[in-house]
Amino acid sequence: MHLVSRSSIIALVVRDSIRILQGQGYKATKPRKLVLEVLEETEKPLSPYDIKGILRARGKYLNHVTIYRILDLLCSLNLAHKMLSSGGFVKCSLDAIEGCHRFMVCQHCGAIREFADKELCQEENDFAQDFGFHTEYHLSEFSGLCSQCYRK
Amino acid sequence: MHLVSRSSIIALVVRDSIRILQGQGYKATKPRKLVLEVLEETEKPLSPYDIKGILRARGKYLNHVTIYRILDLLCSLNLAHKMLSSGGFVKCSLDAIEGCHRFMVCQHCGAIREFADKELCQEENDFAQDFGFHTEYHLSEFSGLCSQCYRK
DNA sequence: TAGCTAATTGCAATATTATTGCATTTAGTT
DNA sequence: AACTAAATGCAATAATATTGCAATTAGCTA
Ligand SMILES: [Mn+2]
Ligand SMILES: [Mn+2]
Ligand SMILES: [Zn+2]
Ligand SMILES: [Zn+2]
Repeated sequence: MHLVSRSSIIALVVRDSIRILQGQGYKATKPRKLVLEVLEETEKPLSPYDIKGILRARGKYLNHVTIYRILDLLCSLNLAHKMLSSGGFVKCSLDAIEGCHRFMVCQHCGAIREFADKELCQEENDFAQDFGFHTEYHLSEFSGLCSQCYRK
Repeated sequence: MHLVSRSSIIALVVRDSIRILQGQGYKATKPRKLVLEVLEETEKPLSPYDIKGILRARGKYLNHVTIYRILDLLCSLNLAHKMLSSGGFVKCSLDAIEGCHRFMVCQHCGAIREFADKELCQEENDFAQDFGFHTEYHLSEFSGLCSQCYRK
């Protein structure tokens, strides 16, 4: 049986990403490799400044602007994605169902529609339960096109 | 048939919220009423600075700190809630399934676990479809307790 | 109704996060 | 090795968020 070290796995996945970047005509730069490495080896979501801090602790210095731009690029190529959302505050009506917070956000006109569905909530709760996770509440955002914008 | 103006409806809902505030020992202050009014009458999610701007346009001036504090209070009483999330960036593996971006975030230890489920995605897509909404992708976050923290 | 007081707000200072234009550097090519 | 478009770093600025404290106010009491 072959044993593969964690670091070599990371190297492999980073290499895949790099290959995709190059395939699209982007350069395989040092900063891009560094960011990819950190993303690959870290378990949880990282902010640009998280990444900056992790690298700094290793004596590698990247400008935060660079990190923002790299992350934007990775997201645009679906190699990474952002967590929701604008971080804005949202109103909710008083009679809101527990766990109901779903938003459909139109990419074109920006319209936001909120809805609730108990069954969907229950399924999601059950699903999380299978992982041993006890859901207190959940929020979700659907990004796409509203009926009006879709027709155009 | 009775016709009720939109403004009187807003007044009613705001009054409900105010009543709940007072029931918990919080004062019914002018700033709180103003923020509630804006939240009630506006269709889409608003950031603290959105609210500040709307009020300013009406000649009402609230300090942004006040708005933050009011929104925090409303959220703590479940009269409002925030959209996700830290706004941070998230890594995603290359083989990620379209529309798979789900995170379970432990309120206690902060652990974040990402998972994917095609069926759940499909159901959500279908659900949105019923509203005429065409989903491009969706992200969601489950907030609760991981198995370890739940046991304690 | 006026005065009292705890709660709330406003202010000022600071911190954090994000964006832009431009000079400098670098990866990939010749 | 030289060239050049692409990418990065830098500096300035903007936007968002938090904290401690002084001033104000809502609700209570006399
Ligand atoms: Mn809701
Ligand atoms: Mn994902
Ligand atoms: Zn639309
Ligand atoms: Zn936990």
